[in-house]
Amino acid sequence: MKYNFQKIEKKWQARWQDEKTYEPDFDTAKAPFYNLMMFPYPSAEGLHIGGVRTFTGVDVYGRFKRMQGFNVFEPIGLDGFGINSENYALKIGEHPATLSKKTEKNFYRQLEEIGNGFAWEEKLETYDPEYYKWTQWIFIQMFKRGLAYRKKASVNWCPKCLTVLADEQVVSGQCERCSTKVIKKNLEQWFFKITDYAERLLSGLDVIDWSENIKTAQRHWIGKSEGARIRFFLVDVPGQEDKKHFVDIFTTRPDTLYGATFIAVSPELAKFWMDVGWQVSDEVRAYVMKCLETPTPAGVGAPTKTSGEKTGIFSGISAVNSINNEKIPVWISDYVLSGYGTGAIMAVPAHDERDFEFARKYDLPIKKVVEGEGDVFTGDGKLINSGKFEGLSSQDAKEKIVTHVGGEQKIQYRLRDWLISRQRYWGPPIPMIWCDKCDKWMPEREENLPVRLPDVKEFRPTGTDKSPLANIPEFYKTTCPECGGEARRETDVSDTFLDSAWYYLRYLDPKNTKEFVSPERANKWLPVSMYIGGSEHAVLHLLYVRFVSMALHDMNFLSFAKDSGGEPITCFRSHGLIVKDGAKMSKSKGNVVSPDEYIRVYGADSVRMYLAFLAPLEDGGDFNDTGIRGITRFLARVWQYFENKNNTDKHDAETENYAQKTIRKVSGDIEQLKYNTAISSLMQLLSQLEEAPSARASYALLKMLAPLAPHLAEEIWREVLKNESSIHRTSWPEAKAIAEDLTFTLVIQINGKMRDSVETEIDINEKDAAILALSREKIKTQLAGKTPKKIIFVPRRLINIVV
RNA sequence: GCCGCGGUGGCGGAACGGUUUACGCAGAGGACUUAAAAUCCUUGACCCGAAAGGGUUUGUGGGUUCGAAUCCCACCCGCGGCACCA
Repeated sequence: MKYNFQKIEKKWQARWQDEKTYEPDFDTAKAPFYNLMMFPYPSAEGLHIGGVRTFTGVDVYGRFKRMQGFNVFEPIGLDGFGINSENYALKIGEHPATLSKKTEKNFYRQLEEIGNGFAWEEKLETYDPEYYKWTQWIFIQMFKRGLAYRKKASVNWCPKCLTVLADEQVVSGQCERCSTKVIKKNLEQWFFKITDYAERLLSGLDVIDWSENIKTAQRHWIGKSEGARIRFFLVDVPGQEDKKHFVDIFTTRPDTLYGATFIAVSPELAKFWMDVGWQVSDEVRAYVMKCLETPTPAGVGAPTKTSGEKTGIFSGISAVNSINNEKIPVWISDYVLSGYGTGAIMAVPAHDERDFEFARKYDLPIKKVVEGEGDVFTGDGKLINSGKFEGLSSQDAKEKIVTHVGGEQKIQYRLRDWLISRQRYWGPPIPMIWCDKCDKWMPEREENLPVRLPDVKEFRPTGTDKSPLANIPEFYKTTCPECGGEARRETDVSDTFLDSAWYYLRYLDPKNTKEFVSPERANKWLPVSMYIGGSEHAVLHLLYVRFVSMALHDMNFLSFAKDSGGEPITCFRSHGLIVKDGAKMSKSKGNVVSPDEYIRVYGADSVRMYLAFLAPLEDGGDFNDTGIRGITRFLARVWQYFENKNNTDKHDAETENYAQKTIRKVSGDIEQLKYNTAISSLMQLLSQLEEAPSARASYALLKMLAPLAPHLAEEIWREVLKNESSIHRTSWPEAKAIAEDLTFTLVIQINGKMRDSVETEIDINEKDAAILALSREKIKTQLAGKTPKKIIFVPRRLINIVV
């Protein structure tokens, strides 16, 4: 009988749900294993083939762990809030709320059809008020703890789309959608104080088992620098001659202080000086204003400048380098970042590439103070031209010089605070209230949560600095939680990355109306055992998840993983990216490969296995479907093998031994997410079984196949082999002792090149092997009478004759 | 520019100090069939040779080693991330 996958796959998907095959018992589980995949944001075009590869890849691992005896929890949900979804809604002119209902349905259909062992009863969507109620609650806790605060900040603004853009939507200074030059706008924004956690986020990386590339990216993003803050007193400040002014700079190279030939300050700092009344020339004023208007793309927190031609202008002010009382000019330049350090630097052109470039351009002095090669020497070395510090090494000089000039040792991080507010519609309203009378921001009362996102017609960005919610008095008009007077709600919504920073917690307890998660469940199931997702989230989502968990720990809302300071994820692996024709799949490029047609034609099992067979899960690659028939042939052969009942009654010692080796290999491969080689081993085992059928080996094959082809394996297990309960609840075959091989193939090399091979007994010693090798006809011919100089013998492998 | 990953048959990929190309796809030849599909069997890098056999080959060039795709150095190319962080 032919295997009818269409009917059979549907049947088992329904029965697994009925039988709750993949629902863990949260409270009694003895060996919890939290198998998490990054939940998708439901785009309108549906799941693409790369997503299917990731999700089924994660599922293979989860099913493997379940069969190894773990109580696996593998939840699924949708990250449906956010600008991506909203932009698409805007484009097609449909309301995000109605659109999300459609995409939700389509996504869940697809996610069911791929045959994953999801715990469907715990599914969640971030736009569900029962979910974002707790997103808002977390915001409030952050506020109460002083981790959420307001400050003025530049945001990215697209003048054509009339909206702010997320940092990720600014591509080299232009709007991702319309390529209009993005400008900066100075708005008051909500921030999360992630910088308070810089050190913990950094040191935690040492104890978690995450893909190395992700850890490196995070270390770099946090960017710890050890240096010093040094004060320079200013002279010639126009209009301020009677007062004593100074500028503080941050440097990692205080040892080069003697080489400082000018001070450079950011345009923002210069603007501040102007604002407090320092008089500057018209040219300087014009330069500063021009810099501040120039668009700049942004990082995670406050915006930073991009590279490019450095410009600058002499401010008219000078500074005194207190180590040698030298008077040096203060320049204003766009190469100095305002959001890092103090927004001012001491420039040492002889020992810093950027300062050198600037000094060259404006013809400023270059003074060498460290011995070393080249025009610009950025390494450490022996100090020269440095007064009494002459001759010291850079290392020794650093501390001494800082002390000498009364500077302060300072650790500086690159990390900026997390800008959390968005002037958009499709997100959780930030649950804060401003009261004029009380003159402060207050959180909404927790019993009033959620602050519902109103269902309004006009959801498009307003073109002002405000969210569309600011046009809806029924929304923003409210009463003050403290004085009861008239008050106004915050009309911004929060960043979608806040939704996804805690979803793994809610999965454990999605129907809990009293708490965001019950402490018992959190303690039992966390940290997440295995998390698999894309490396594009290396420094966004994957940093926020850690930060929010640590913050919730500090507020005593969570208490798992105390040893690691509240690291939420033990193990993270990033999957490779599947591209099509060399490009990332996207609707605009028209290269999105949909899984639907493949599943219809070949079935979910074939699609799952084919995608797994392409390459290791952690590798990516270009998608093509030329090889899928190899998998369907294999599955058809498996089906045929088991349909022949005789095969499961027989016994063959050699096959059994072979199966043991396969079990070892496949178990190891799956553990390392190398499903491609696992499948290859299963194919070889099947060939062996077809030659010499054997009962136990047959079962081992079927069980090892179960995570990869769950429907087919279940059909054979229950309908053909007549087992009562699911194969997915059975245990993984155990590798028994392997019968020792009695012989092996001895490879015979001459000068490292293989010339011959011979089957011989496994324990042959060097002497016998040499005699055997030298007696071979081929070898005699090759040697042509030459005598071996040396013999290298590797037991059970080869013999190398050196002449 | 910096960081990370990678470069192996016509293709996806194995091997990660010891027989390069496991497994699969595509190709070629054959069997079955009236025919096709499906299935099964054989074959499978390049060059020289009728054959036996020999030589070459893991991006390029060096090095270490009895032996290198694998380790080291330099370079070239591709992909991803970060980009004036003082």
